Amino acid sequence: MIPKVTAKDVAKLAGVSQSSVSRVYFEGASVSAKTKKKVLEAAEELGYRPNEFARSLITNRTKIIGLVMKGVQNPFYPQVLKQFTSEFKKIGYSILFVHTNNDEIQKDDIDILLNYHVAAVIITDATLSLSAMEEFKDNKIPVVLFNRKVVKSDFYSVCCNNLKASEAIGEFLIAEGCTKLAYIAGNANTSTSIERERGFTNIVEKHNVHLKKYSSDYTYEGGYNTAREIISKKQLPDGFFVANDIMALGVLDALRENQIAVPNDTKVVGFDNIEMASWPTYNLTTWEQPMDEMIAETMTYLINEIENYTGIAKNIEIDGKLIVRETTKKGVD
Amino acid sequence: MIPKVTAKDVAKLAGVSQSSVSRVYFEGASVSAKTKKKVLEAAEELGYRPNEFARSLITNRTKIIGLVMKGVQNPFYPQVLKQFTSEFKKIGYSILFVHTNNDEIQKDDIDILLNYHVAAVIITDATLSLSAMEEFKDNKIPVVLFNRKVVKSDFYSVCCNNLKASEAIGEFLIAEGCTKLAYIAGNANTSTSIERERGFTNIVEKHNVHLKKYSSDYTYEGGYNTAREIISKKQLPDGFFVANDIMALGVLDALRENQIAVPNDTKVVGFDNIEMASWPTYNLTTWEQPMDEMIAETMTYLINEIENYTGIAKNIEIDGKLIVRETTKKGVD
DNA sequence: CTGAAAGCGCTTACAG
DNA sequence: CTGAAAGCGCTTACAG
Repeated sequence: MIPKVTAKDVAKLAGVSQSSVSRVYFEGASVSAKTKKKVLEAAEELGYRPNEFARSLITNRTKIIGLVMKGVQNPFYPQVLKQFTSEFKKIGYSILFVHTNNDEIQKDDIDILLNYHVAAVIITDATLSLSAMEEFKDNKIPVVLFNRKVVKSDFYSVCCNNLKASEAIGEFLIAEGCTKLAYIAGNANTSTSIERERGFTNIVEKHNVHLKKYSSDYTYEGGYNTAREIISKKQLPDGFFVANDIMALGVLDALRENQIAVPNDTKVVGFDNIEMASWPTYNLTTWEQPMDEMIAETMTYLINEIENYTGIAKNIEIDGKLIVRETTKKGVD
Repeated sequence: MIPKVTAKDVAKLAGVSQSSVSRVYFEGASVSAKTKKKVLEAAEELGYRPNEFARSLITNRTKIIGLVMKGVQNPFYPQVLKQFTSEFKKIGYSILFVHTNNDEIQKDDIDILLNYHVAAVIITDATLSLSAMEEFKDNKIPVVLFNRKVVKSDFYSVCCNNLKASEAIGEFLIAEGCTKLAYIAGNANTSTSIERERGFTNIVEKHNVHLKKYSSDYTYEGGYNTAREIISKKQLPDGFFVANDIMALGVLDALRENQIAVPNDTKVVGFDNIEMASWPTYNLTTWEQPMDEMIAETMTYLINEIENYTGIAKNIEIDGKLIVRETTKKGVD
């Protein structure tokens, strides 16, 4: 085993003090070009690598972002994970991945984040309790809810503007000629499902169009089973707004199984614009979440908070756009 | 902000030495029940939480597992991530997630893992160079290639027995009556694709059945485009073995677009048994990777190595099983 | 079993 | 700009 090399070893070889070695690796410290050169050469020769733990012990800060995620079946979330990891890597941060089974993150997950003194926390597809939020506040750890928001104003959240989006979807389906609509909800306690339902309902009621709502759970099976039930009960609408894409795919499959033609017999709109929505089998009309902007917004906020903690809470909502595909194009009879 | 509480504070309140406090939180240290009780009470009152960094600085070991992953589009991998995270959490380990864009992990990724002194590394959907492996060896960090193997014998890998599996798939398709087969490969440089091709070829040649091979890339689009090309060139076989499920879904969609009936006109077998393979639209016959066993095997090895480093290299291969669905059932003409 | 003390590898005032 | 020194919050021989 190669003996572990420390700043002291480098200092000896470079003929400088250990403090100078430290300064070379500490951003913003003042070192002469000459010293820097000597140190870097010695470090290279010895294979020196500053110890992150000694560093964190003193500065009491890390370059670790805690990312908490529930859903991995919905391809939207792995994509979010990938993007955050790549973007944060560019600025020297790494991702501590935490998986939770609950809608609200639990004590053991919070302990992990606190034990590692993460610089910031991103929670996606889940929320957290007010008391958990307090714990992070006490430790001055900034937190962002990504794609979820909480009514309490103590949380900073970044979402797509779900209300506006679902209103636009309502207008669109009605303009396409739908007169009997259905909304299939995601998990009832999620802000996304609630707001999508509200926006859609607003518009549909305004136009006095018939609407029936069904509850489901944001999974493929949920969408599939709900649609089958609708079909078997002879409640088929002429237009569906399904609260996310993965459920919408289940709906499309159920319709296909029952020889119900889309978009001629009924139309379907999803939400997220996951990659599969564009697959030729599905060709799903959907709302594109502005993921890049949502991620950029999250990062800007977190980086500011890491440098200068304020703990301000705000709900950021970013518009997305409708992607029209084959599940809504007017049929040519 | 709550002032940071250290072992010293707890010691003072409990009326013991700081060493005793430390011993309470250090597994295997000897403390009397009485001291332990006093310490835990004081800790509870103050909200004490041992500092992981100070700890790691001394022990030079962490409870962090580095997990490196390339593909997130293929749902197989997010599933792997989720399972590892849940299982490691049970034994007190956390996951540092590293995303790589390359088939072979690069220096910057390795630096992250080394800087954080991860206890072990799992690399999935990617490999690493021999020199990178040496770096981990020098630091006595155990590494497992998950679902990939490398011909050099210096790497410990855990895979499904791809050779055996693809032989079984060959036998199966021939038994189903196929006489003109096609193999659609994944990325050419991956061990999985190479071995699946070899096993399948072995059997097909043994039976003197016609076989044509196509190269592709383990993506949905890859499968879709390859199948379209096959169709347009009038090379349609009566049986496909597609190197993974996500490509097989693309193949099925291309066939459907061209009104080619499955399984009557041609049969399709995939590999992985991802969730979508069981969706009613696809109903794909496939090989189930024994994910739970693969994960258990990986963890057993790593935990042993963390406790007692040997650096032994071995290729572990675990059988899976064929899942027969609608894309191969004999057609009733 | 327990305490006093050394030390892990760094950062950071403090002088110069 | 640079060095000597203190100290971050722990673990771990060493005595007792």
